[in-house]
Amino acid sequence: MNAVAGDGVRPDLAALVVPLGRALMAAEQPVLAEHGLTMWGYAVLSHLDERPLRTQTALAEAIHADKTRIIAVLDDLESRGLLNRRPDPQDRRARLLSLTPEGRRLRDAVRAAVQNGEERLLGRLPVADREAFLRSLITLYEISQGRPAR
Amino acid sequence: MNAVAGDGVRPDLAALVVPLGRALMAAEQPVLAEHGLTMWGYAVLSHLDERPLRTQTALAEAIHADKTRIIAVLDDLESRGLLNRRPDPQDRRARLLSLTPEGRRLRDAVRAAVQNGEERLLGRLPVADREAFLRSLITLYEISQGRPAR
DNA sequence: TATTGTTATACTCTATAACTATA
DNA sequence: TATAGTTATAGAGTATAACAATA
Repeated sequence: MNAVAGDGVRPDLAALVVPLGRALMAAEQPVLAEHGLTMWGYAVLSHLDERPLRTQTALAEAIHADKTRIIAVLDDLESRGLLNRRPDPQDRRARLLSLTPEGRRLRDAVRAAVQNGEERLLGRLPVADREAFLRSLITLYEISQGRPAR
Repeated sequence: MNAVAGDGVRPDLAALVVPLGRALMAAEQPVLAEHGLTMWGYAVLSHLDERPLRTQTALAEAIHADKTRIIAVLDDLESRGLLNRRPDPQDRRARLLSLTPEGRRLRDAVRAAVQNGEERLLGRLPVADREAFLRSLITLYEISQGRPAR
């Protein structure tokens, strides 16, 4: 038996959450690759929601990336017509970021495929636990990101 | 509001789990540093349970590390008298790994401190959700590591 | 002078390949 | 010849520092 099975000592949360996260990311990879997206590219598309963002720095912070890291990602997505990056007329240092219709379509398709895979995993939880798990996960996520739980 | 708050689209599991894992690890750091442990050092101590392991390669696999990655870690822990690493008399290529009493003490102390912090976080969940969350997390972890759920 | 975006550089972490010793 | 452990090297990913444009 391994330490997780339960010999009185519960495993560290981090020792459960981190490997689970790695596995989820690994499961995403083939789906992303099919659509020619890297993880960072998908993160950008996912975060660039309906309304545009005003600076690249803000976007970088939102997805926990360095501002220099996402530049090549934005270059790629822009060149593929998935997002627009135009100088803000109000402040021409900043770049207004927004998804193109194709970008939105791709994001939705990939998200659906990713979540479809995740649903299969979640489906193995007892229905009773499942909702509580998702709710708790969201709560802990919010707290961990410094946002107060409701 | 952000995408997590709930505008009909649930966030990807990975987008919740991975950042949560990062935050949990970050929260562990100060505790580990206090005891002069790196994350890998703690992973080794945590996994080296009561009974010894027969090879370093097995240990490396168990903690999802490359066999070459843990060598410096083992060197350090051994030099500090926290673990024993002696050639297996049966097959002198292999190294039998076991914790010393001090190693076990340190592991227990650090684990207690780490889990104490985690309990504070878990304490912010409704009691009703909390057990379901832990149970689900362990189940999903096991599945993600290729072990069949019960 | 401060800020946005960018480029070039350096650094950290990790895996690969090559070596020693045992079998 | 195959395997366990080790060392040295190369590679990927990341952040830091320096720069150009704009305010």
